[in-house]
Amino acid sequence: MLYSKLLIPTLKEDPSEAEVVSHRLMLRAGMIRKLAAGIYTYLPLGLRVIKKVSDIVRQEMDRAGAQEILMPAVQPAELWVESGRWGFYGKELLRLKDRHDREFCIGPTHEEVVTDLVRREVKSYRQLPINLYQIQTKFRDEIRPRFGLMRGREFIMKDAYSFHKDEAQAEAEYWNMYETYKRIFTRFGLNFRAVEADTGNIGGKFSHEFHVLAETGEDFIASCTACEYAANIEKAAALPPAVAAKAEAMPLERVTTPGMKTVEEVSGFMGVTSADLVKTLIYSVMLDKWTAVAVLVRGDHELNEIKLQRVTGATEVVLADKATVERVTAAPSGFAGPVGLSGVKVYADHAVSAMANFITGGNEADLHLRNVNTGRDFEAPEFADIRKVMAGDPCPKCGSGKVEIHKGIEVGHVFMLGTKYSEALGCTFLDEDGSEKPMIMGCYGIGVGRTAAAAIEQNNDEFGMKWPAPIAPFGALVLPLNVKDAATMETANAIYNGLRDAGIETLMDDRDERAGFKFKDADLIGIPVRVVIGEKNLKDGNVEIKLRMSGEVQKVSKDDAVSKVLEVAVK
RNA sequence: CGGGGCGUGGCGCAGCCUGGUAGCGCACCUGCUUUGGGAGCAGGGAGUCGGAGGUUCGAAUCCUCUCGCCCCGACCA
Repeated sequence: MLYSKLLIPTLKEDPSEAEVVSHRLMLRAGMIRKLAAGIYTYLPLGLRVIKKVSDIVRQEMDRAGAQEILMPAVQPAELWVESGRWGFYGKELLRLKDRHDREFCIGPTHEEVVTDLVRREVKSYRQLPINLYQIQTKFRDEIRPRFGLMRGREFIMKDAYSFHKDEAQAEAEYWNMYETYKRIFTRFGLNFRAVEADTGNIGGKFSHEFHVLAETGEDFIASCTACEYAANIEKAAALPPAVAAKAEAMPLERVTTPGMKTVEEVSGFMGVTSADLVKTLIYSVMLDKWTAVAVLVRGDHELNEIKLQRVTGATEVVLADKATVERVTAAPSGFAGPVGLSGVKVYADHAVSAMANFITGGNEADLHLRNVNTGRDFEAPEFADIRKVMAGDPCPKCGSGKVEIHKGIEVGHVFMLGTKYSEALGCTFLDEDGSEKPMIMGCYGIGVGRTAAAAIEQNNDEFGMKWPAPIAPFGALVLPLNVKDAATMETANAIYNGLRDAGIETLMDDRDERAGFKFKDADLIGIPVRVVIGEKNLKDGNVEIKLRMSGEVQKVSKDDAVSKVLEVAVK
């Protein structure tokens, strides 16, 4: 295609609204434009990337045996009432009424619709299994949309839903999708990890997330240096410490610590490390009603709220407010400790069980206690794994490797739904023995727009984007420096046509602009292969080929240019 | 939703405190020069100063309300 005919409104300056690099570069490269908060138009270059991503997803889903459908964006409230989510989903669900005052929502996900479809059309085990997917625009009224396509309100997503007659089949399909996702992300040309994830509110046996590794990622991923283990930090288990002989208990001491509330202040004051302290956190957890609990964690460790939630069986956990802390500990916040605490259940991380003669708050203003010992000074709490893993911890799976922490962007998620929706919506089938059973469901999502954004987060430099070839908007860019020079254009056209004939999607920068101007745009847009045709090189019959990703430049004969590009480019 | 900030030609901003001619850079149009890393000169077009109300002889500027957007915290592909 000709650059001069395409709408590619690049910006020299950074738009003030963009914070993260992918958002900034997509705006600057003229790939997207914002219509409203979290709602974007895809311009030609942006759409091309979206299509590349979707095409790969589509090919691999089809290959894996899934079938593509397209469901409505607007969904009737009745289905959501039936599944129980109309009242549950909250403000994130964009609701609207039609002219007859009937309630609808704009679909943030399609479990209800697909389950409704399948319950109507599939009645026999003979019709199972089935896996239906779509690539579609969804809407979630995010609390705070940000980062462009990374967290929009309207976004393009591939969502798939599988239906099975039994657990074994469903599980097999889960792993089929897992492998399919690995193929998909590999084909994208992105550095990614499949990680074990918390199943969250949805429940179920397994859940894996697929993360594109990038420094700007919002999620933390724990992985092992030795084995295959990788998990979202929300989920990653921390092994209990090896039981070592404990030091002899020393006499309890009261230490005045005026105004010292943080672990750093107290450990610094006492001349010890933060690992010699035990933090006492007061949490409010939602059981039948909001209840205060105390949580003990080694001073250098961090509490994992998801684990706490699981251990306490609460539906919600939140750090207690000042008033609650003062009521529970009878002291200003910052001086909580397990000694003398009463009326609240106490949980402690496994690491605390291995400690002796540690330091805690004294439940009194400006007081800490030294040489505290579990069992002697306070009743043994319930020990559990409630801390976040840290880099350097032993791997919870193999035990021999060490945990390392990476940042990732969640671009895909697979999980077993079980019978939650099939039971709620009566999606049943008749089994071989004539009995009626709910189908076992799985669901599998990939954020298409987010994948494009994540690709940029992972591959960029100060000049612009560096697209991995499989999802680049074009395979190659032909850049004649002087479009008024007949010889230049003759060569440029020959190469352009040659590449097109060879099946490479090629962009020709035919604009009558200065060289520097065109180079800047080329770097910004980040097309993987650039062929520059300039008068100087052309005198020797040469053109220049430059790879955006590596920066590698080579001079080749103009007659070899097409075949050379074919060597380095991926169609 | 809580906290912070911003709305001024297409983009990035100044002007506001201390009311009085709407300004700068980029982009755009015309001409000449220039032509391997976002050119130079000259000329030109383009702004309900987010919106509504108020104070005032006079409001981008002060006051009230309102809408939109961005950033920081609790949710998620």
